[in-house]
Amino acid sequence: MPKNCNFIEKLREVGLRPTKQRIKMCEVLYNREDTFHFTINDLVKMISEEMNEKISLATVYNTVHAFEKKGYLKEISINSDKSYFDTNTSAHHHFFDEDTHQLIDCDKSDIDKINIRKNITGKKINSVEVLVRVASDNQTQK
Amino acid sequence: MPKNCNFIEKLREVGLRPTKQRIKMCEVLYNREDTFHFTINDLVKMISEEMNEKISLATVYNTVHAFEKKGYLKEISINSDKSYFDTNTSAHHHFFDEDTHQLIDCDKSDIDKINIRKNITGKKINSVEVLVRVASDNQTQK
DNA sequence: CAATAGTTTAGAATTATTATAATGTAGATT
DNA sequence: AATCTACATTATAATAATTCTAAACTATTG
Repeated sequence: MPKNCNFIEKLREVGLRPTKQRIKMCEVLYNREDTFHFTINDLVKMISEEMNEKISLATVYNTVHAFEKKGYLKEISINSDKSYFDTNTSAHHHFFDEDTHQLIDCDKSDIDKINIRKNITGKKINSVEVLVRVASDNQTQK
Repeated sequence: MPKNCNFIEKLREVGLRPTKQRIKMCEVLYNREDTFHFTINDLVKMISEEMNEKISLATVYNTVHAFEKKGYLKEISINSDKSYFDTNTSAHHHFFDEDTHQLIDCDKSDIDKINIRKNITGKKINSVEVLVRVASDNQTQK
């Protein structure tokens, strides 16, 4: 979803009812300059603040998953205790800062196209993602 | 840990007490031809069978983490509901079969070395891992 | 073989996520 | 605009993975 668009229309277009909660969620997610990486908990807090009232955890889970299914959000693979999501739904790679647990997008120009020479019979490739784990320079190598 | 080695000695070498549970875990993990990918639950079942008695979940968690810290095991990044571990601790990439939830190793020759042109100030790169998600050919693209 | 430091264990606690069932609401129909 | 209906939201319960705890146990040291 492009920023500053009419979220009510956008939601309707893909068959999601524009409820108060979903519109607020859109505002939090897409009214911003940059790509946004978040966990469900981050989002609950931010939407609650934005609305000046509580939003239910279940609603955020449901809506995030609805958005994901519609291609508004992308889940990012971190072997962590929790799930991360990304408003940048295009194929791209990430840095993960192991000190702060922050995700950083990788521009296309940062990593060459990855060529996979192995083939798995009867299977097709759904995605190819690179995760670069970084940490403070003065820490011991993992 | 190479296969068929003396696990008691190996454990001692890195400062882990060779208990009955740890030795059995070594046997399950390393007395095999190929790399082994597993979840904690897989391992609990296999060790219990091997020992012909129950092993506590907590012990498996503790010991897996101890082995990971000592470099005997490597955790693999899947944004899943559970953690996967790998007896192949060298830097390498994976296929993840989204139908069967199986991990498959990627040989060095299957993917070219990945060159990262981005630099994050004050941070060093700990690891670069590629995850290739595959699924049945006749399924809709994710 | 006793001391002790590390280990295992069952079960409780915690955390992320999903399910449930009652209530609320958007949009269509009158 | 009142009503209907399907979908949404909510609080709460359920589930699942993982970690914590404190007591019992055991490998090593002296």
